[in-house]
Order: sequence, then C-alpha cells, then structure tokens
Amino acid sequence: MNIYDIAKIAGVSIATVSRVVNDSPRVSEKTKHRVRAVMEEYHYTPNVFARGLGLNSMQTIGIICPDVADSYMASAVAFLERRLREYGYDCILYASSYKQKKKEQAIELILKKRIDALVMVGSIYAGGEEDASVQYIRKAAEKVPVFLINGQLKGENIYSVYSEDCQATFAAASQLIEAGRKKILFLTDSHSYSAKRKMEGYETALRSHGLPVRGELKLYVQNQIHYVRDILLSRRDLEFDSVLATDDGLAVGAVKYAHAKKMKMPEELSVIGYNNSELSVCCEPELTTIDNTGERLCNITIDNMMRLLCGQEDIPAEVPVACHLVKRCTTDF
Amino acid sequence: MNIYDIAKIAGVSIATVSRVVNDSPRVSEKTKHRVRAVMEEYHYTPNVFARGLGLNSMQTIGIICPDVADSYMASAVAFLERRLREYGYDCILYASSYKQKKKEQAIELILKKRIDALVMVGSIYAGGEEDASVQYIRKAAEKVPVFLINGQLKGENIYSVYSEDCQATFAAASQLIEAGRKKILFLTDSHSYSAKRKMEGYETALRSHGLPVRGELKLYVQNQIHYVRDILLSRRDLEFDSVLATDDGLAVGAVKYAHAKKMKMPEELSVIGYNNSELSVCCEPELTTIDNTGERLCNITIDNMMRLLCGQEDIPAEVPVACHLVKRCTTDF
DNA sequence: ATGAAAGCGCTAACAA
DNA sequence: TTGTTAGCGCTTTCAT
Repeated sequence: MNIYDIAKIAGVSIATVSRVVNDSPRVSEKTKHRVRAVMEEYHYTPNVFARGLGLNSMQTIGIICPDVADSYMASAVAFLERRLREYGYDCILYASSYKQKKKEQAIELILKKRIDALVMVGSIYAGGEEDASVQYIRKAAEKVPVFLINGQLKGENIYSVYSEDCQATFAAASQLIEAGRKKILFLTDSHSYSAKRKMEGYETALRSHGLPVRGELKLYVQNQIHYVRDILLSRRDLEFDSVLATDDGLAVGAVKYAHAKKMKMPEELSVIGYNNSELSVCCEPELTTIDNTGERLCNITIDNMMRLLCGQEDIPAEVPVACHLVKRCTTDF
Repeated sequence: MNIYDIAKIAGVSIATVSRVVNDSPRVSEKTKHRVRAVMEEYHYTPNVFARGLGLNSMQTIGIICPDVADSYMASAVAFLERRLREYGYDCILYASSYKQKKKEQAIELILKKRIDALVMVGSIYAGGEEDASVQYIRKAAEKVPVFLINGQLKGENIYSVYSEDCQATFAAASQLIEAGRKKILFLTDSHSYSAKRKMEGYETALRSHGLPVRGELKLYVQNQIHYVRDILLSRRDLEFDSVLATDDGLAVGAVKYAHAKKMKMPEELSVIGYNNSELSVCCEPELTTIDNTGERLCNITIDNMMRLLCGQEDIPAEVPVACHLVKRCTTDF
C-alpha cells in the first residue's frame, strides 16, 4: 500500500495524497476528508525512507553518551527522549564508551545516519579546552548542529550547556573548611572536563582559605562502592577529615569506609557527593550532595535545539547553569 | 557527493560503485581498489535514506521500555545497544511510560519507522495472560519480529525471554519462613506481570508452609525510598517481621523504616530486595536481594534476534531464565 | 566483470 | 484547488 494506491482509490493524484499527508492548506477540506478516509481504511503509512530521501531528513536526533547504564546519563537520555518525542523527533542512541577512539568512531557512525542534530551527553566529550582530542566534534558540527550537555566548546554550530561545577565544589569545599575541616580528600573517577573543573573549585577553595593543596589528597578510583571503601581502608597513610567526591557512588564508598572504621558521621568524617542521585538518599547516614540539575541542562538544550531547527538564529552558544548543595546528614553545616 | 559523482570520477558505472559499497564479489579487485580510493578521497558516504528505500531496511532495531531512567531498564538498554551495534544495527529508543494507551501509541509510532525488529523491555508489556491489553503486541508482530525481555506472550513472530520470578520469590519467602519469620510483608509498586508472578511465588511459599496469606501484608506503594519508609511508619497497625520487596528501592525504604524505629536487622526485621542493583550495596546494612540476571535475558534475546534476522528458523519462542538470591546482611540465613 | 535502466515511494516545482 | 513530472540516491535485474 503506497501513495499511488491511495491516490488511485481516492481518485486523486499522488500530489494530493502527499499534500493530505503533510496537511497542506492547499487541499479542499472535502478531498482531505475523502483521502483521509481511504488512508484509514487501508491502514496506509507513508514510507519513511522515501520521505527521508525526498526531504533529506527523517526527523531524527542522535544522542551519544559514554554509558547509558550510568544513572546520571540514563536520566538525561530519558528526559531528552521524552521532550524530543513531544516535538515529533525520534532518537537514535549511541553509547560511545569513554575512550577517545571509540568516541570518534561513534560520531562517525552516527553522522552517517543523517540525523538532524547531535546531542552529546557528558563532560567527557569537551570542556573548554582546545586540543586535538576535540577536533572530531568540530568536524561533526560542519554537518549537523551539535549540542553539548555538560560540555563546553566554542565553535560554529556548536552549542554548550553546562553546570558550573567549579563554583559548586568551591562553595562545598569552602563550607567544609569553614566548618573546621582541614584535610579534605578529593575523590574522583574521571579525567573528564567536569572532573577537572570540580577539582579546580576544590583547589581554589583550599588556597583562598590558606590551606595547602596536597597531591595525595586527590585520589582517582574506580566508581564502585566496595572498591572505594577498600582502597580507603588500605591507604592507612592517608589522613583526612572530610571527603568531596565527584559522584555519589564514590561518596558512598567513603561512607562505607567510615562504617568500617566505626567513625561517626559527620563528626569524624564529613562527606559530600555529587549528582543528588538515589544513592545519596539510600545510604546511611544520608549524603549531602551537589545537585547539578541535569534536567535543566536537558531542557535548555532541547529548547535551543528546537528553536534552531525551526530556523531561528539567536541561539546562545554557551549557557552555564548553577548547581546547588543539597544538605543531608553527612555534613554538619 | 553521491554515487553518480563517484562513478564519474572513478570512470565506472553507478552499478559498479554500488557493488563496491556492498562488497559484492562480482567486481574485480582492481576496480574495487580504484573505486575505494575515490570514495576515500572524496569522503563519500552512501545516503542511508536512499539505501533504506531500496532495501526497505535501515538496519535499525526499535527498543521500547516504560522508562529509561529506571536503573534496571537503563542497564538493559545499554547492554542491548552495545550488542546490536556489534552486529551493525542501530537502535531507536522509545520510552512508552507505563500506561496502556501510551504503550499502544509508542508501538504505533515506532512501527512507522520500519524497524527490522522490536524489543520490548519490561514485564509491564505482557506476561502470559490473554487479554485485550496485549493485542497490540500481536498486531505489531504481524509487521516485525517482536522480542519480549522479561515478558511472556505466545504468538506468531513473538519471542519471550523472562526470568523465573515466581520460583525466585518462592525460594526467598521459603527461606525467610524456615528461618523463623511468620509475617512477611510483600512490598510492590507495580501490577506488572512480573509483579504478579512474584506475588504468586510469595503466596505459594506461605501456603506450602502452612501460613495464612493475609491481604494487609501485601502492600502497593510508590517506589521512592522516603515515601515507603513513611508509609510503613504510618501503618502502626501493620505487624511484620520481614519484608520481601519486588524492587531494591522498596526494600531500602523498609531498611529506612527499620532505622527510624531503631530495629536491628536482620534480627528484628529481615529484608529482601529485587534486582541486585547498586542500591542494595549502598544501603546499610547491605541488602539481600534477588538477582534476575538482566544481562542474560538481553544476551539470549540478541542471540535469538540475530539468528532470526539471518534467516534461521529454529528460534525458541520462550526462554525462562532462573534467578538467584544474593545473600547480604539483611537476612540471617 | 561491467553497464544501462527500471524501480523504490515520496516531495515539490511547475502547469493548468 | 488539483495534476504532471522530475528528481532524491540507491539497489538490482538484465544485457553485454
């Protein structure tokens, strides 16, 4: 059942059927009704491939992120998908992993699908720095508008929305210090741009309060609760009275460590996580955490994208979004 | 840059270029090399829409699930995506929500995309029962093979892989009873088929141990940790010495309740969760939970799908997969 | 091994 | 308002 069949049955030309399908105003209501009736009766569905070929678009947005299983990205993807569907777009999903090579391959593959726009979720992709590792994004932007969520990159056809992680960790670390903590352990699992910005805020807070920045207090670990706990237990040399983590999972690892050492929280150990995830309210005591407002980032991105795809021009190239601290039980301020 | 351009530059016909693109054996190695060189030089990428039109396929699998943000489904989607990509397939993603109407709409929309197969993730879609609410799946299966993950439905072109939830809860409840528990609270947030099967196992265990099945000990609640805790705190009439939950989040709510009441776990309250999620190892004490082996379900599904798409015939219509209990600290057996 | 040409099902410019 | 027709870029059959 194709457009020719419908045209024949309805006694009109294919052009008219096409117009009805696309709800063109240049068809009389009467024929519209008639054609629609025929389409209904025969369960006609326009062929999207042919349509794509003609329009050079299948109304599809590519979403790429390092790992959909990560709860932060899963929420982002869920949110993006829902809003895009409202606007009649489909999502094709690519998990790129965290490796540079894989990221580039993923982009290459996804661009072949002739998507209408590309969303890159995660600060692993770009973060305001200019090196070779970011050229593939620029190249992608030559073909299709690129939207970075929690990424930052200047360039033609590239739009960044990111959370102000640096300010957030600065504020959090400052509060720890002002509450009397002197040795803040910085826990991270990543060298992403956002991790760098978080570390920057941490260091700035130390310095501006006259505290030394010690290398051994910046710890890279895998993001697995028990693994983090065990690492901390094994590092008996390490002295710290508080933890600032770049992810709730890491922070929970620290909480588990405190349990294992029978330390009281927050008195003997303060802990601050990141992302305001379910984990932060699951662990005991519940975790003070930084909410980086993933939903807002997504919303702003979609708004910008839709305006761009509708031909508007005045889309901001960069939108920083403030985080806020959610105070729970692992801190005493 | 299209196939005609490449053909002209390489001094061959478009048919030959097409053959090279598809790596047909009916082209001499010499011309293959020549044409490939030209394609490389001009960064030629075949137009997927035209290709789709010709082949009536864009090598795309539709994945539909009620909510990608849910950690169980997020892992499943992540896993499916990775494996499908290995086979050269793309994923288009639809979040359907849990409502019947929305589910039907989602299917209708996704079928318009002329996907090569459809994966439905989650026991919300079907579970071995024959009612009207499942007809839309049968209709979908007329157009494209349908793969249910943790769903069960007999029918032409429908393939089910599901975990044996009934056995799992039967075993878990039996162990609780044999460890001396008499009042097991069954906590669930869903009327999905899998929730029903879980309840069935729970009831069977009670009966086969000579215990009564009490309606008030089967509790439907929203899946939010604090919400569950508060509900339990408010239901002062409810007496129970153990909890069997259909999801880790619910179980953690019970753990929080025990904390609030200063009850010792597992002595005064045993808790068993479901899904072996990160939450189960995050909470304190850590949660005994049922692992329903989501990865295995996905793997089996993909294997079956690929065999089917390659023209093989002997695909099992139903594959039950056993769960297993992961013992942690909220039980004393 | 290669080429010519007929689709695939739609959109849109142009005519009427 | 409606119809005719020329693409869109590819696959594939049929010749050669």
